[in-house]
Amino acid sequence: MVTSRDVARLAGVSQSTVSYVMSGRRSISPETRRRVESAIAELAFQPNAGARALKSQRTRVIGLVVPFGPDADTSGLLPFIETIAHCAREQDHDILLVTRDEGSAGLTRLAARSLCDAVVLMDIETHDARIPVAAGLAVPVILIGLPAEPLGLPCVDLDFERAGRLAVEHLAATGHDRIVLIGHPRPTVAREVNFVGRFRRGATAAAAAHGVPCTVVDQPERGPRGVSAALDEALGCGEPSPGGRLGVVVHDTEAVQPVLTAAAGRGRLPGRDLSVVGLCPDVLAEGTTPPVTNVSLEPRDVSRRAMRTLFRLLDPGGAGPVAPVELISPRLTRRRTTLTG
Amino acid sequence: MVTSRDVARLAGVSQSTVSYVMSGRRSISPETRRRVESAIAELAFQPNAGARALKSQRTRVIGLVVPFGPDADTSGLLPFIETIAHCAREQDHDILLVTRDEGSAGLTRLAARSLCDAVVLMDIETHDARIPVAAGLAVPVILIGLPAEPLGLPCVDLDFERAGRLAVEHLAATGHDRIVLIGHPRPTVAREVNFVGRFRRGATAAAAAHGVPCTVVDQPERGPRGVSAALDEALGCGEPSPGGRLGVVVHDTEAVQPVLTAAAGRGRLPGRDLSVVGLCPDVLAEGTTPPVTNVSLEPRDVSRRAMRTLFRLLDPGGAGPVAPVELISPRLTRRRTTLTG
DNA sequence: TTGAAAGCGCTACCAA
DNA sequence: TTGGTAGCGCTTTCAA
Repeated sequence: MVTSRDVARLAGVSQSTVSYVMSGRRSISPETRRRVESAIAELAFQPNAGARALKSQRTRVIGLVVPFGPDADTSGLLPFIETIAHCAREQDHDILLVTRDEGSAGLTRLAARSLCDAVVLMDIETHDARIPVAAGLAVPVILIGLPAEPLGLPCVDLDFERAGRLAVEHLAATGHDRIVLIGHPRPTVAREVNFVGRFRRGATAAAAAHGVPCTVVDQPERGPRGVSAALDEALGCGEPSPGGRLGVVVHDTEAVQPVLTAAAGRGRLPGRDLSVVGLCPDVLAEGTTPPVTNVSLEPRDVSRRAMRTLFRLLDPGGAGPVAPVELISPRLTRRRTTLTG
Repeated sequence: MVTSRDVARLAGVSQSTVSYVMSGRRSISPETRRRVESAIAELAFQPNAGARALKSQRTRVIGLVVPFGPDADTSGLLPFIETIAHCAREQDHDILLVTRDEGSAGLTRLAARSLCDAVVLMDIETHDARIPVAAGLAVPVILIGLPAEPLGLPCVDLDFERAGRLAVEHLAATGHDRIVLIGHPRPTVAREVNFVGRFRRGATAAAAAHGVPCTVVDQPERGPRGVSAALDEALGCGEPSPGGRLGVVVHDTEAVQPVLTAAAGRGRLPGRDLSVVGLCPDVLAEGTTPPVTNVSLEPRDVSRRAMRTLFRLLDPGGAGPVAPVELISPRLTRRRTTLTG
């Protein structure tokens, strides 16, 4: 292992000078800087992370708690992780992965062992037992999601009410006179991930405002059978008046393609016989058959905002006030599953 | 922050005794042990990771290089990450995430800064520029994938030749007289991820052995258009003799559902008019419409084996010999897209 | 502009 | 069976 002492020896300076060259925390003569820098390059020196953390009380690591585990909504997770990792590296920080199945213990471990400087907590339930623990940690925590009681922790999330509104307003504007909202499988609803309620609230409020009747249907179980059952209920749910138009809003990202396929299989082609709007990432919507009109989830925007806020909390100087809740606006993109009109 | 000194003070023992109680590296009287343990519990003490790493030269962290970045095959990635994280935690280790877009620099950073004790490198290309760098690191590295020259690094991967063979043999055994293999989009093929060649080799060899004509068709581009084009070519590719049976093997996991949908859209229903076998995880195969006969990718088995080998490498005592290449056997599960026969 | 040295919290050696 | 203590590699204060 190459240490800063080796660099110092090679450059003919003291260890502290090497440290100051790297941190830039005091002025160094050009000649000394040159010698030190070339020694660093020659030895390919990089500072030992443990020693640095021990002395500076900064690990340059961000803990990321991801929703792995039984019946977690894992679809569309990767763009979050990817963006978070990317933002961390931009600030020369790394990502330490902690899985949800560790529960609160994972959080206390991160803080008590000084494994990281800050924590990103994903997949927040409405009444999430980890929130009080997170709020008591010695390191800043940011939530991706919106619990009932954030206990002072900053939250970043998609504006799901707005997403529901967008979907319904699109259908209302294109002349639909009946709207069915297909929701999540029972287990997910039971976990009370709070975006479920927010999306519904936005959708039903918009439907009421536009005077369009709107029904909510959940999937009785996970998987294609659950989707089929929900769709049957949706299609049976009062045919629109003869010549009327039915719009289906699919809240569950994983159910979007199955709904399209199942509807087509029943001879009701999306975009010809009824409309479908899905809540899902653009990349998925482009890939469905047919390409589905979608309200995007904006995982990259949400993640970027979360990381921006996190680094602001970490910044010793800045310490500017941080918004308690940041909601990212979704976008609706019309594709092939909206009836013309 | 609670330190081992605080614990020692509270328990009325020396700091070293606290350390020995935690590590179990020397015998402690029951009474002392009791006092120390209750002090640890009372203060909720956990050892500082940086200090421990500095002294012991062991970080208890595994670096995981994941294939995030442009045109990475990111489908089916989560089970790998999840299993690797799980195995790491079983040994009280953590996972530090590094993305592929850092290239070799990410690897040297991990080692030079002593950020981790070992590295798992995923998504290996046939001629991967990171291999020589990885082979030169001071920490053990394990590859998930099989490069042309592993340079002594242990490799774990699915047995893709066997996977190709399984798919073709299933179709041969069910009386198909024409086989088309739909491959990956051009960009992926160009990157020479080596399982592409291995799968094809296995498939074509098995076809030759069974005397069934077999054609390989690539997707000209990424996305549904690429799939459509490939399928058209596949269907046009010489109709089997009248009354004959066509079997399509889909190598690209992301193309499995699109192929099913596109075939049905052309009036050729998988399982009725032709057979489709996909290379994809079971969970995906169960969810397609119709459920597709699949050769599994066994991400959990592959990951578990990789981690088992890695910890063997890390174990100071064990140091047993490690197999240079471990290939995991895929399984074929017949579902609804195989013609009866 | 630079150097010497203390000390972060832990492990493990040497003594007792 | 236990305690004292050196030192891991770094940052930063105090001196020069």
